[in-house]
Amino acid sequence: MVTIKDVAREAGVSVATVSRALNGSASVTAQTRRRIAGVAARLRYVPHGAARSLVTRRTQTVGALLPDLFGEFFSELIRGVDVAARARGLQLLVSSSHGDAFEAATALRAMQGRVDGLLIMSPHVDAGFLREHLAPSVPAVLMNTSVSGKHYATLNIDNYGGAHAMTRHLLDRGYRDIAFITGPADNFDAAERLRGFRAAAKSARTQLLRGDFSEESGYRVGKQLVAAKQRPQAVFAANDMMAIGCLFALIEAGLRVPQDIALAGFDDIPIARYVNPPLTTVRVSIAALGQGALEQLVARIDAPDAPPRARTLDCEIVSRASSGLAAGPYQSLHQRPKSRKHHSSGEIS
Amino acid sequence: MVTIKDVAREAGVSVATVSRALNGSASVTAQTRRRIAGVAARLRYVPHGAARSLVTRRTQTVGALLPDLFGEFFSELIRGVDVAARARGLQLLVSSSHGDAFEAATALRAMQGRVDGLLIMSPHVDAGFLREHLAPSVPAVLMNTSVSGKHYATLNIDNYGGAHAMTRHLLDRGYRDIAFITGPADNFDAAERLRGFRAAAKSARTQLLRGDFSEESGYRVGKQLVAAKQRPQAVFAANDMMAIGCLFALIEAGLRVPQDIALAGFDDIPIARYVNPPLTTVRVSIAALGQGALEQLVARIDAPDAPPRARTLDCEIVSRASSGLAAGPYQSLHQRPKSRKHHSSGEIS
DNA sequence: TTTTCATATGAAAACGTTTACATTCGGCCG
DNA sequence: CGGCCGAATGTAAACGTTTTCATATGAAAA
Repeated sequence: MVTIKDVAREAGVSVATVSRALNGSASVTAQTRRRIAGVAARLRYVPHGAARSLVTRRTQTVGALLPDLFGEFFSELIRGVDVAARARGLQLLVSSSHGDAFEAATALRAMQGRVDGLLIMSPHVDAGFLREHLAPSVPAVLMNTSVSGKHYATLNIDNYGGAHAMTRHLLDRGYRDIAFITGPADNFDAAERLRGFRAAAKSARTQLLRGDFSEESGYRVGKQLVAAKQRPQAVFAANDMMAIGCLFALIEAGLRVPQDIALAGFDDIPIARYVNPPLTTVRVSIAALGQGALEQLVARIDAPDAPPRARTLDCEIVSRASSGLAAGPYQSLHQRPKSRKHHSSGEIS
Repeated sequence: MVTIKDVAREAGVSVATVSRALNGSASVTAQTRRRIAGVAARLRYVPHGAARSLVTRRTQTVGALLPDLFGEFFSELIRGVDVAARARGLQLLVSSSHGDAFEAATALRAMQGRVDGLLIMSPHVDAGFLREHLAPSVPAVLMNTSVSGKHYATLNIDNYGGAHAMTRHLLDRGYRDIAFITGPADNFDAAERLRGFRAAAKSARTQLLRGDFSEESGYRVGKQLVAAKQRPQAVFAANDMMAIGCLFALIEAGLRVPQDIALAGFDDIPIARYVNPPLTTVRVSIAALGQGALEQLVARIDAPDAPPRARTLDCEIVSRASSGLAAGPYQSLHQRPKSRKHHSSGEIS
C-alpha cells in the first residue's frame, strides 16, 4: 500500500506539504502542488480513509438503519437517500435490523465511530432503546417513528392525513360501507393510518380486518370477504401489498373491481399501476422521504446544538380504476401524473 | 466521546487489558474481564471503528458499486448482498455510478481505504478502467461484466443460456416468427442475450427491434408492432421492463396476449407476475447473484493470492400466461414456484 | 529455600493522516 | 545594511486502537 510518506519521499517534501497540497487548503506554491499531484497520480496514491477519519473526526459517511431491504419501498428510500448523499459527497452505509431488536442494537453499535450521522427507521426503536444504544454525540434522524420530536429529529409521513383523505375520497365516490385492512399491531404507520380512517369514516358503516402489511395477509382477508354473506362496498388496505393480495383473491373469486367492490391502498409502490385494474392509493414520495431525512441529518451534523426538528411529509391521493375511475391513457413509471394534494400539514415544530 | 482510556482508568487497568478483555482473545482473568465489561457497559463505551481499522487493516466493511439504485433489480441485489454480509458481520457501503464513468471513478476512489473489498457492477468498468482506478491490493468481484475472469474474480448471469432456452421454449410452443427487442448497444448482458436468441432462433423467422432496457422503449416497440403490416407471432424482450412496456402498447391497441401475439421477458422482476397476463420470463435469482458475489469476495479477501474465479449463474424459464400457459393458481411473491431449469453451465474456471 | 515457568498485566510502538507550532528564507522597510 | 515580516515548508504531536515485548506475580519444581 502506498502512503502519504511514499509520496512525500518521492516528491522530496514533507508529509505535511503533501497533505496540504492534496487537500488544496493552505499555502503551497503552485509549482510544488503540481509536482506533488503528479507524483501522487503516478503512484496511484489514495488517502487511507480510516487514518483520515481518526484525526479529522469526520467519516464522510452516513449510516442508514432500516427494518429490511426487501421490496420497493426500501429500494426507493435508499435511492432517495443516495441521491441526496452523493450531492454532498457522502458515502452511504446501509444495514437492516431484520425485525429483531437485538440485531438493531448490534447494527447501531457497529456503525458508531464509522459514520457522521445515522438515519434510523425501525419499529423496535423507541426512546428507551435509543437512550440505551445510541451515543448522544451521534447525530440521528428518526423516520416513521412514534418517538417524540422533542429530543430527536424526526421525519414522518402524514399517515393520518393520507388515510383520512383517502377515506373521504371513497366516501365522495359514494361508498358508504367500507372495510379497512389493518397493518401490524405494533407498527406506528399502521396505527396512524387506522386512526385517520376512523376519524374520517365516522358517518359510514365500517369494519376492521386484521392484516400485517404482507401480501399474503391481504389475500387471506380477500378470501374472507368473498366468503362473507354481506360484503362491503369498498376496501381500504393500510398498504399496497395487502391491497394487491386482496385484489387477487377477489379476482380469483370472479368478482369485478370496482363494480362489485372498490379497492384502495397506501404507498403507491410501482406495482400499483401495473395491476389490473390499476390501484387507487395514497402516494407518499418515498424517495423524497429519504432525501428529506438525509438533508435533515446533514443539518444536524453541521449544527448539533440546534433544537431538533420534527417534520411531516404530505401525501396525495392517486385515483385509479380500482376505485371507479375509467382507465386512463398509458403512463409509464417515469411519467407520474400529479394528482390533487390533500390538505397540507407541513412543518410542525 | 468515551474512549478505551476512560474505561481503563475507571477499571483501574491499562488500555491493553481493556482491549484484550473486550476482544475476548488473550489471557485475562475472568474477574477482571467481568469488571471491565461492567465498566464498559456503564460508560456506554463503543470502540472507535476508524482507529481500530487503522491498526488492524480491516474495516469489516465491503463496498458495492452499482450503476444505479433504481428499480427492483438493484433492490433485490442489495438485499442478497446484505443477507450474506450480515451473516459474516460485515457492513455494507453502497454507491451508485449513475451512468457516468467519472462518477464511477470518484466513488471507487472514495471507497478505497474504507472497505476490505469491492463488489463492482457497472457498464463503464472495463479492464482499462480498473487498471487505472482500482488499487491491485483491493480485492474485488466484478458482476455482469465483459472483463475477463483471467485477472479478476467475476460473477455473471448465464445470459446466453437463458436467452437460448427461452427462445427454444417459444419455438417449442409453436411460435415460428419471433421478434427480439434488444437492450442498449454497449451493454454486456444485452449483447449476450441477443447472442443466445440468435443462436437458438436460426431456424425461425426473426426480426430485431431496438430497445434500451427502459419501459418506454418497449412501449415504443409495441406501438411499432401494432402498426406493422405483418406481426410476429411472439415477442421476446431482452428484459422485463421492455416486455411490460410492449405489453401495455399491445393491450391498448386491443390485441390479446398471447392469442394474437405471445410475449416473454428476462429477469423475472417482481412486477412480472402481477401484470395481466402474467409475464413469461427468464428468472435470474438476483438475490442469489448478490449473495454469491459477496461470498466470492469474502473468499478473495481471505485468500488474496488464490487465482480468481469466474463463475456463471444459471437461469430458469418461468412459463406464465403471456406465452400461452393457462392461468395457474394464485401465487404470492414469496411462494415462488420452481420451474424447470435449462441446461446448466455452472463453473467455468 | 531458591529456581523456573506460566500467566496476567503494563508500557510503548505502530497504523496513516492532519494540523499546531517551529523554522527557514527571501524581500522589504527603516 | 540589518532587522522584521510573511510565505513556504518542516517537525512532531495527536487521534483511538491493537499488539509486541517486557515485567511482575505467584505457583510448582528442585
